[in-house]
Amino acid sequence: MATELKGLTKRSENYSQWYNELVVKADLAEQAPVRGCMVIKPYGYAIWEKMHEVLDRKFKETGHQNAYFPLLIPKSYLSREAEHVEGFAKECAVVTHYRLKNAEDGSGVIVDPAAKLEEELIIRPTSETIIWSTYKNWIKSYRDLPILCNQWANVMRWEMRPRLFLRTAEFLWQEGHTAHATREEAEAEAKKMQTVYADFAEKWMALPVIKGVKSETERFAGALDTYTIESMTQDGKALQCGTSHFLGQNFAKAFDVQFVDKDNKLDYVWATSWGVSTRLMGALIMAHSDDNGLVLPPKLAPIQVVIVPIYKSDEDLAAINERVAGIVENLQAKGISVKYDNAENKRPGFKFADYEIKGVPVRIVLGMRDLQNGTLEVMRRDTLEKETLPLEGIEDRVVNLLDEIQENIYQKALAYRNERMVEVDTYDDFKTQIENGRFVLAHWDGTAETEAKIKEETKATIRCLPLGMEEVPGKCVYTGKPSARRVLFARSY
RNA sequence: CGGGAUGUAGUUCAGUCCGGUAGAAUACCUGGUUUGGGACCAGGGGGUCGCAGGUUCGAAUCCUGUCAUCCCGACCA
Repeated sequence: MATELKGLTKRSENYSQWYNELVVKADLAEQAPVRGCMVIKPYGYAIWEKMHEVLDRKFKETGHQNAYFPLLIPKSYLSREAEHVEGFAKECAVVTHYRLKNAEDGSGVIVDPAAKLEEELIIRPTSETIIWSTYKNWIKSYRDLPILCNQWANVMRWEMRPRLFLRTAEFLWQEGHTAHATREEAEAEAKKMQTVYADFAEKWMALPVIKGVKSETERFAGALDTYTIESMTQDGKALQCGTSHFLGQNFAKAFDVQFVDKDNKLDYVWATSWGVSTRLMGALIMAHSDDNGLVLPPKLAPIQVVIVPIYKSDEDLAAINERVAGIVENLQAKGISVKYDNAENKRPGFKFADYEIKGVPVRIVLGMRDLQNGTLEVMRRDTLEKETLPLEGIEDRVVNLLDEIQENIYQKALAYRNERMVEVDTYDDFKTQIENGRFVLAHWDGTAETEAKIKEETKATIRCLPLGMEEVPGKCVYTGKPSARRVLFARSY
């Protein structure tokens, strides 16, 4: 079925609805017939695939290998690490039976009560437990370390309020799980992966992120430290785009993973885990899109250049086809992904709107006028500017233009975020700024109580203690007690 | 699980207050004319009005129950 295009609701009405509409109209995904799940459509999946490919390369460059662990986890595994079970138990899907049968009254299929599992199985909400019970068998000596594994998988969390890409019940992600002989090495690994994620976000997604450390209340269940990258959406909310956890020896102790070190002493191994998910798609959509639809960074766009012919007769089309064939070939030779859309059942205006809503970075239009003049019309999606250029040397111009667009949307998103990030010293000011959708840098006395009160009163949470920021002492914006440094507050998705 | 709203054609929705043969736009199909920013004309197909009861001569409309979805919270990659 052809895409239905009626233009997007203007963002001012309701950002959430606007976002949903955009995801559906840009043909990225749709709601699945299962609560909280989504169908990722081919166009959306192509973007994820590209992200997958780039990240996977980065992981391998940093010495990691891929592996795969089971979807189902025995219930007892989850209860071994106390904080972990606390963090995940309330949102797990549970497998209780292994067989169906036909109902005796012919009303359809029912769960066979005779096929009840002795121990229920949990559909993984994350794989720390199953992986650590496996690592126990792999690790005996310091010579077995480090173990640097990643897995690409789906996980399931029975979220109360799902949103396309941002929080679905089932989502795709990668989770790295590493085991190390020393604390220092594990901490370095966790920090390194945070940097890998930040680099990917900024260079590939054109998404500015703030690197930081989570406060105790916000960190991953079972971790000693959680390193995060946080981005800003256009409605001023924070989105946690990736996390890297230093797990200390918690999981090693829970799963009894010990090794013999160089001095022949037994010790528990040190661990990290880190992941990014299809939520990155949500971050991408929310960071760059406008009321004409999606704006994709050229480096991740499944179609980087679309060419639309304009013609009246079959002869005209044949002539244009011939001219375009050469252009397509030359662009492809430069590694650019090109689509020539000469479908006859859609008019040019329809195609223009369609590729705009899908965020294709560059559009080339070629008609009889251009054929005669040796020109073509080039439009860039980020600014919607059109220019007529000579055919000669167009390939180099397009290559440069793609780079310009990549850089421009990054700078635009960066400026947008920086304008909306403010330092605040009074609680009144704090409340006003949070209400206006700002990222607020404020002093905090370091207590969970203050954090909880601020959250209750303003819905703002501590997104992170930003890294690489000068740590100037001050007074807590809420209690006036001494504070070592400013931390980042915002409302979040 | 709390607060609000909505279930009618593939989709978006009107009709519900005030009961009387099921509507529009769009999408889809056929034919023709079009094609430099979401084409036009003519014709056509498509809905047991979420589900189950009840009231009534008669229910999309009123009543009761139920299920589902969406938005706002709590939860979260």
